[in-house]
Amino acid sequence: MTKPTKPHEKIGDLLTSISNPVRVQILLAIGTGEACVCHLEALLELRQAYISQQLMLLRRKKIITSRREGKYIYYRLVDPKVLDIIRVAGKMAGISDEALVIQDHSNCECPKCSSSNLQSISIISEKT
Amino acid sequence: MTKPTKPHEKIGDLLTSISNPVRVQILLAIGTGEACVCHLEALLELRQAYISQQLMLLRRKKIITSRREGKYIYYRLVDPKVLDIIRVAGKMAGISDEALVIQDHSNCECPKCSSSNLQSISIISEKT
DNA sequence: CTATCATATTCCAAATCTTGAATACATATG
DNA sequence: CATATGTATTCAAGATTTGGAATATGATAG
Repeated sequence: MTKPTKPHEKIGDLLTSISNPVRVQILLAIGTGEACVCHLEALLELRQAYISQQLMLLRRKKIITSRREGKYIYYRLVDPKVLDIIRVAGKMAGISDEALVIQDHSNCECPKCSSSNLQSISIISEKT
Repeated sequence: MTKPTKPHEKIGDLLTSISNPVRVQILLAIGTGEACVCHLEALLELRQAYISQQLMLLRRKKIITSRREGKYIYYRLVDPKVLDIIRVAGKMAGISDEALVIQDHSNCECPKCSSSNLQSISIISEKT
């Protein structure tokens, strides 16, 4: 795709970048927070290399940015409006907002995810 | 694309249907009203067959519906929320709402467009 | 420095999308 | 019915996207 210049081309280009189902999942998983690749890997149950490819594309299109912290790289949305697009599309497709929440498997070992793992463990121990 | 079932697949599918630049133009041109193929042809300056192809795809995806009136077939949006998606994407791409308005060339000969032609003529004659 | 872990990149074949050309179909008119 | 006009469909070549496999890179621990 050569650099789009006209309004409808720019819009098409942006929507094309979002429209891949895996990228929709990634954007939903990042949400308004941050996510490392290992987290996405655990959450979406896809191979790391493939996820990195999609992240690379989203970064090239300036839809997400990254921040390195030691071994880990955290991704976040440049503009949360992208979630509005997904939500409206979801509504049009008859999908409830709850169905868009990506359930947290928490099989990720990074510091951030580990802390949320501890949380869920504490919730479990409360129940027991 | 085989029938999408999961939420993110349905959303991806819908966004893919919208994301082609010509289809963005068509959806903007239809807007909240109606448009015949001849009108779109005049407006977008694209060949009729090509526009029909895109309309067919949008119809298959239930994004638009059609209504026949004699020789002419008028298309309209099934759900105006599709315009919200385009507008938000436009904002994200730094495009003003005005830039999304598709200028009316009014080279179309169908009854509907002819009446709007008369309108613009009357405006011109007022000025003279 | 070496090993290891998290992530990125390159390469490529298959699948899909795009768009032009030709043609078919439907309706109205005479 | 024949013709003209508005719209739809089919076909196909080229362009792009998809997603797998292999491999590279960058950071940290030992």
